[in-house]
Amino acid sequence: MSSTGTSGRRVGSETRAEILRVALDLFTSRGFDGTSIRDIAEALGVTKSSLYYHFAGKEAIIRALLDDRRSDVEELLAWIDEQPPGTDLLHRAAMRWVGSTSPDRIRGMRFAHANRPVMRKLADDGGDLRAWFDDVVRRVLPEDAPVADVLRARMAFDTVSAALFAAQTTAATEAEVVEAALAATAALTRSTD
Amino acid sequence: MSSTGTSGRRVGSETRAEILRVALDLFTSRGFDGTSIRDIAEALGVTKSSLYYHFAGKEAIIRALLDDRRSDVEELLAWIDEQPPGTDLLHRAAMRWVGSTSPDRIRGMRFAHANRPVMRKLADDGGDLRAWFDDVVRRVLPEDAPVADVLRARMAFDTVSAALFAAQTTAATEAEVVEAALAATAALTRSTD
DNA sequence: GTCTATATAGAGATAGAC
DNA sequence: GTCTATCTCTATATAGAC
Repeated sequence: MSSTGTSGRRVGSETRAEILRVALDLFTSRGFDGTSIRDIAEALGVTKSSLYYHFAGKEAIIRALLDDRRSDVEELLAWIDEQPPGTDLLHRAAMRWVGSTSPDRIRGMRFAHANRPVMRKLADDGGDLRAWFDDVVRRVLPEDAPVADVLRARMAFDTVSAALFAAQTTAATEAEVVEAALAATAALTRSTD
Repeated sequence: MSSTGTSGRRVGSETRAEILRVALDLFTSRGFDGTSIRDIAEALGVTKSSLYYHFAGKEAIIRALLDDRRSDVEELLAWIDEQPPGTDLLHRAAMRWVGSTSPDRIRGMRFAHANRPVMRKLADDGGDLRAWFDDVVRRVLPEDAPVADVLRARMAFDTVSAALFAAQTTAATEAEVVEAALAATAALTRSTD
């Protein structure tokens, strides 16, 4: 877009987004606690202090990361509300959710995997990831659904996560992961009733 | 066993086991990085230095924890080797694995969930958790099995983990979790072929 | 908006008395 | 086998120049 000349340094305009990108990468591969502000700064080619200009601190960065992912679930909730109620709503909603898995969402999941303790700490202050899916499952199952059904439903929505974990030491591509997840979701929601 | 008198302090004989118990608890709830040696010491009512008498350091503690869980997988491997080969070996092995889930193993899984970054760091030095299941899946599937089947198999063995995660904001008991996991494993291994 | 320099706090770990 | 005291390192975060 803008001409940056021959400098190797980072531009100033989209710095915030770039910080988030790099931070997501590092938090995912080394974990939140295993990643220092300095690590992020070095990866960006700037100093720690620069980061403090853009974010109040390390926690502010991870919060911004979470906000980015929230909209996906909200979109799903909105879609569900538009649907005609029926016994196959769980199946359709779960298939839709898993089938619409984007690379961004996969990145978000890897991040969540690597940072469950931090996520839970943030969850206590509000803005939980788990709570989002409470809503989803609540709308997709009858109110008095037995625990077994609730667990099965939640697992059906979370197959990408499971497949991602399963793929950890294999050479599976992301497409294959999503495919496996879809198959699992189908298997889990076929004979719910 | 031995008479300790009226002292409120911890006994000296089984200290090692007690350290591991407390450390497992704390590592699970707050994460490895979120738990300091001091935290463990305080929970035990002793000082940091005492811990260093029993363990070389923080990493030695987590390694001891991992060793405890290794035997489970080795038992499964031994069982598999005794089985007559057949197409339903995956189903039987996975059902056996999931069905034999003990409270200890659940504790181990919660621990693993909360500490994936550390686990992966330890994995690089050998003694990986993932690698153990590489062996399991290798013996239970044909050598040239397509990726989809490998992923499905790994997911089938890991349903307790998935169910545990799914149960996070629910009131599900551990028995219900295992039950849901068994159902999922059955669904995932029924029409493998 | 980015830098240098520094304040401050907490971690893991060790020495050595008891 | 547990203690007190201390070392060392690294982290987050801030102050203030440019």
